[in-house]
Amino acid sequence: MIDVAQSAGVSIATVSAFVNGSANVSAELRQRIETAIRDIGYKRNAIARSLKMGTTHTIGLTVPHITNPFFTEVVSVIQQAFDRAGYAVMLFCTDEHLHNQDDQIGLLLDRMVDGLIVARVGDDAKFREIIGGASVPVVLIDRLCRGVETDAVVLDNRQAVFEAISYMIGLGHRRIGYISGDVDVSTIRERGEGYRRAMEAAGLAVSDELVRLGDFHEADGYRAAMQLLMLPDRPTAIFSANNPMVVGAMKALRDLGLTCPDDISVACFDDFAWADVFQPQMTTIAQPVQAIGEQAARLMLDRLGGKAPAEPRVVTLRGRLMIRNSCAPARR
Amino acid sequence: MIDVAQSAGVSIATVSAFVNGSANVSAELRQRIETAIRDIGYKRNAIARSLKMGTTHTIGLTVPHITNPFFTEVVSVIQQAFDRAGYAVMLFCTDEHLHNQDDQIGLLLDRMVDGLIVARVGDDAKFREIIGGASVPVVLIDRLCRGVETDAVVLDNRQAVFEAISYMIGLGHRRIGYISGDVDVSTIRERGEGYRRAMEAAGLAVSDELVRLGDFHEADGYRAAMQLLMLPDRPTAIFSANNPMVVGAMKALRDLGLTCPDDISVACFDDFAWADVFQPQMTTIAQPVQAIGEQAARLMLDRLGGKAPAEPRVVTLRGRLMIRNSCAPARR
DNA sequence: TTGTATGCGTTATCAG
DNA sequence: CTGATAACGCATACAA
Repeated sequence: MIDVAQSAGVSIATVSAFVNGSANVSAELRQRIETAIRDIGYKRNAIARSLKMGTTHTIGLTVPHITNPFFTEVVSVIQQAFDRAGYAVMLFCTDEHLHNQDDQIGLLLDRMVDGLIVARVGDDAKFREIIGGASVPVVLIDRLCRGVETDAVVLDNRQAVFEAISYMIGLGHRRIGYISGDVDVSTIRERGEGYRRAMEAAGLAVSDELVRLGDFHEADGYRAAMQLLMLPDRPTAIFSANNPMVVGAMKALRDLGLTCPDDISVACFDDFAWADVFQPQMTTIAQPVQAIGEQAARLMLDRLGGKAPAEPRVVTLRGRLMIRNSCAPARR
Repeated sequence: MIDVAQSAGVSIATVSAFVNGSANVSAELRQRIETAIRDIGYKRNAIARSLKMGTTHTIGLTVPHITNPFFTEVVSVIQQAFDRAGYAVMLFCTDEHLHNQDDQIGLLLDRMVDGLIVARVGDDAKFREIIGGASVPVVLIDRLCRGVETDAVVLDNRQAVFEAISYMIGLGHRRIGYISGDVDVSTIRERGEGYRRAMEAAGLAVSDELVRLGDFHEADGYRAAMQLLMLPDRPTAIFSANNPMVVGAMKALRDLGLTCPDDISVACFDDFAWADVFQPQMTTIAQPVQAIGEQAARLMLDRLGGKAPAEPRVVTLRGRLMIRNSCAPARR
């Protein structure tokens, strides 16, 4: 920039004014500067600008797994929204590990991101501390954190699962296996409650053997489904609390020579692109990924723009039960 | 940091030395500084550091669509690799738009990323100019660019498609529809060649009506498959050049009341997690996503570490035909 | 309307 | 082993 100034025979302040379009620069100088910029091949240095301005126009985003289609789509929407708003997004995947998350958020904060959007992991004091100490706006997506008061966009998980399980019960199923994720996660707790309430509302017993804890991954779903399917009194239906685990569960069915929905009915949380193309067409709870991403971006942008109330805003969205053909009436 | 120095009663240079672990700081001062840091709640400012050092420990990554499972997985691998190496990655999705790509790469360069990994779009001079003018290492993934000499990791697309089409021909298919992406993209051109060569090698005519151009999206695959399926002399098999388009194609089959593989055999480029769980189990060409991501990261890290030859290195990987049950012998 | 000087938080060079 | 000081590239208050 200093070179440009010299080349154009003006001061660097004038160049700066021109580049930012702020001050009124005479048409003649404007021309001189323009050509000088082209000659030199000048590009503004956003880092220096950030240091001076205290804003990086970058937001940090951490999710547990980008390969989980739910997060893939949310990330995609968020990325696009911020792209439109002139922000870059730094993406980290915590892989469900606490220490990863802490490190990554630390890196993000060091880099002076203007805001943080996180789908968090675990439930520890350190996270509260980090987020509490952050001087930038934070919006939580998908998963809440006890004791942390920030903007958030979440789903009514309890209601969604209640509806899905009730649907299965309506089909005549009485023993419904449930594959859960790590109960340290708020969404998982709520989904578990939805399951329990639906069972209880129908006067059905929820025995411990029907509920299997997984850790979000496909392999966990496989293992959990295997255990469920080996039970002496095998469940007639299985519900999986997320998408990767249902893939594992379907593999377990396949390996056991069982078919869905003839032998076992299956449903899961989170919709995916192929759900209504391949057989069985999976009955799922579709989260409004577009809305989730857009709301998260809006909350953040509002706060960045200073037009947000002081108190945290949490928007709660509703899931939608997509009934397809992976659940059949129970045979008695 | 200046506060820390005051609080600890030392100069800021000493604090800096301590933080970077570079110089030898006496044990006593070390203690004083450590507590001061904790008291103040000091965090090093990576932006200021970057400005001074000329390195951001950040790399820029642009892909056409994050929701395309191929890119999802590559992004995931790349992200993890750089995370391990202490780098952050800034992600952009070009959505197959040239101007997006140019803008985004510009933003990335402004932000002084240490390197650029791009799965590019289109084939225009401006891209060459931007990349040529970039003073940071660039590694191209998936798609090459004519006239640009940089590190790259690509697939032998021609060979992979040749193999897949030959497999279909071996099943007795003679009229094989081909759903292509935009031919401005190197991978797409190569895949098209693979198709043509396989057909020719078998003495089969490749008529124009059998080849449909799409634009990578599901809707394009739907439209293309519809056209193919409406042909007076309908093809007995269809190959799709990418994954989103095959989903569209399968929807077209479904809407026409056709089943796969009984009525039409289908195969596509790019494997996906559900391929061997749902019916039909899709026959695909699996790209070694893990290797692609790791090699890209390695090429970049090598160059960043200064331990790379001056001349560009392009590593070519091979796809693997995953034969499942979406292709049946042709009925005559 | 345009130029000069200062500081953003670091690191690095050089004296002490 | 430690302290003062000059950049890094930019924006801005203030002076001209």
